[in-house]
Amino acid sequence: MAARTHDAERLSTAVGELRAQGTRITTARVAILEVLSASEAHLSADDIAHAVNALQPRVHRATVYRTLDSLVAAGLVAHTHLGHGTAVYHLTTTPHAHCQCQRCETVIDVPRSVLRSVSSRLLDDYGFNLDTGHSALLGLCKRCAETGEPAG
Amino acid sequence: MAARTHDAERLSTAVGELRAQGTRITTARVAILEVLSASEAHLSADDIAHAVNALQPRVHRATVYRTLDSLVAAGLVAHTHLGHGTAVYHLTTTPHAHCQCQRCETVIDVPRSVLRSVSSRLLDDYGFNLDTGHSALLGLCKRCAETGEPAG
DNA sequence: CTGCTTGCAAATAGTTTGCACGTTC
DNA sequence: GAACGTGCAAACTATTTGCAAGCAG
Repeated sequence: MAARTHDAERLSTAVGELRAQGTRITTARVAILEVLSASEAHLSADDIAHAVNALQPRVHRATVYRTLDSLVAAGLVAHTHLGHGTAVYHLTTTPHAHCQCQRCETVIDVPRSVLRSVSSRLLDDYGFNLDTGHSALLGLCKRCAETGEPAG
Repeated sequence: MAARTHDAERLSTAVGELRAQGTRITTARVAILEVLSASEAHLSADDIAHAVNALQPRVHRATVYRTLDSLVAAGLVAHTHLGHGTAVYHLTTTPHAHCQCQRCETVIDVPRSVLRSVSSRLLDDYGFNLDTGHSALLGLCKRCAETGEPAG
């Protein structure tokens, strides 16, 4: 299965990167990277903890939090703050920005180029270096905007 | 003092708006609006609770949370999600977008027009209605970008 | 064998809720 | 006086930390 192969590649690339950085290769880390490699979705720490427990029941939630932090520090994982405040995580292999609907909470990925104009404007006018896609842009998705009342 | 006068105006406008909506005018609500009127800063629920307690010691934190929610629902107050996840509140009298430095956590206000191009692009390409300024744009402020290492 | 990592449990921070009472209209 | 809003305490969620044991290198 092509998707499987791709996931496996992402996984081994990530593990190789860990090794290159001199970080120890542990059960917990591999399981977390496995989960992240297998998903294109945006997973919260808790989602990841659950998925990891399906693979490795002994891995504790606290470890998931600590490991995600270190993977972010290592540059392998990116975290994005959604509206609700909880962060979601994904591998850094495909950088992108996020829009989240305030009503249905769906997240859509958009290319970072969408933010290029704001980015340069903020830099020119305020000296502010935008970290594209570190926080989600909030609003209403197409369906919710058409269907309904303003978001809460 | 001019600033005082302006604050008082903002306060009475807000209270009048509450009255117009048929909401009861209570000690807690007035105190919260007073705090918000007197500050141009971005206050977290906890900041507000502290400031309110200086005016009205009997007002409970839980009431602050509930009241802020209802003021947001009433359209008098806007809340913005900063990077850390905590929301900050301000009166809706001066709508604007926010940029936050990930290193020093400073928030700078920018006019919503800065986001106009992204906004229309998102609408055209994805049907997404951007709620400008509901979430802060994260990055590095001028000083931190010049001074230092990449943000953590 | 050495010390980085982990599992666990308990602490912490931030926010929400149930309920009886007080206050506003 | 009736309903809305509040104070309080306790529940809850998400995350962090101290420490002893475990495992990778």
